[in-house]
Amino acid sequence: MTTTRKERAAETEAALKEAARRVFSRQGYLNTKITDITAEAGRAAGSFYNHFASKEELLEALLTDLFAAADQEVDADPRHTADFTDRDSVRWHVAAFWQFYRAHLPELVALRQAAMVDERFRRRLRDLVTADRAHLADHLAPVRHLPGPPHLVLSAMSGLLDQFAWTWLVEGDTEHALDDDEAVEFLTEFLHRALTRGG
Amino acid sequence: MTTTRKERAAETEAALKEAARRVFSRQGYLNTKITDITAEAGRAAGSFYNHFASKEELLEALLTDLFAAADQEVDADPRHTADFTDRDSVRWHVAAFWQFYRAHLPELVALRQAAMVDERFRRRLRDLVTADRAHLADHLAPVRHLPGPPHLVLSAMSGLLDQFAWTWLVEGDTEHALDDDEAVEFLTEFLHRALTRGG
DNA sequence: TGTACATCAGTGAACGCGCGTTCACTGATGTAC
DNA sequence: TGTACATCAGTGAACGCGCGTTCACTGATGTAC
Repeated sequence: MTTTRKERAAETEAALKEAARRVFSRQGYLNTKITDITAEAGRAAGSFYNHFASKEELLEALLTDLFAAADQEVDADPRHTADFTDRDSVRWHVAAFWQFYRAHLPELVALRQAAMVDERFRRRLRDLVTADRAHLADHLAPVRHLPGPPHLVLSAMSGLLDQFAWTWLVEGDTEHALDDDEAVEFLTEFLHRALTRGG
Repeated sequence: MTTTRKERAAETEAALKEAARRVFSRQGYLNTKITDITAEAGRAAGSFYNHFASKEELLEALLTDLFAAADQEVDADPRHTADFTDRDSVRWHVAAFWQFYRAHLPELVALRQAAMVDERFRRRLRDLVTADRAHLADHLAPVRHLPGPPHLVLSAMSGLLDQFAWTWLVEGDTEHALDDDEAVEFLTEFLHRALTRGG
């Protein structure tokens, strides 16, 4: 079992990324020291700088993967309608959001925290939210009698989804955990009512 | 114009608190150094420790005022009904929330940021949210056909209000500012629909 | 009311801790011949 | 295929910066007589 240098380096870089994800979801991004990550990955502190210039750069690398995944999921659009008067359409989007959030908890935790402190990640987060809203905007067009101006409706929708997911997926203790189906069903009903005035 | 020692000390302490509020709302809590606060207050760095043991203790002091104000506002309840089938009742609560958020932006910014990093403030924030929900819970009881289990409805309501206010009052740039009345009216319509299935 | 000493709020330079970052060193892989 | 040297990923102790915190000092208020 021989390994080339490149392979070895790639393994270490991957190990650092995976370790960072675990540590971020355990203690958050801001509370994580470089040495927490290297220790979790089982490497020496100095090794970190062979792969990343700083904790920020490591997060950037994780976010690149995240944004790629986000784009894919949107394209993976199977057969749902782009019309939120249709309750199933709302449900499909809520479910997609929920799964995405769950799958990428460490990055989303890190991004939210980093955005509190760093202008650069504030922009990154805003871009992510903006992209999400742009996608939803189409689905709103067919809806008559929205509860208010579209930009406010979009803001409320994404705000609700984001904060609700944060509350239950990040802060939520394991004992009072919330079932995925229950969460999706509830959010769907809540949003569908708000959008369509109880159709 | 002579001042006693106590007066002088009280003045400095008040100046530090006011300075902290200004600095927190300008650059956030986590990005604020002790010397940023003392500089803003026009005092020497060492002076800080005559009044507070740390930045955390200063925030605690601000939060004590905040919690007192929160209790007062609830008691100040004028003549609104405790029934969210009544649209005016929803509106009254939304308006109260919005005004509270606006009046205490620096503390709420600081608390949210501190909660990301410090278990103690995580509890503080949870207590504040819990108290708010407990108050709202009564108003939900008369409502037939809620969109889901009460604890989820409460979570969604406070999550939506919190995140929406954060987006527009904290992140919001001054150019795309949102009028208070428009915000309150929109949130009222959105929530009233979600709660009562378009009555 | 006046004098001598004590106490205290405030000052800002200096100290020191925590943690990010560097760097001389090791051992293994790659290259030249 | 074998030998000698070069290069590179990884190591961990040491360095140094930033910032929280301390402390000797100042000038003014309080107290004792």
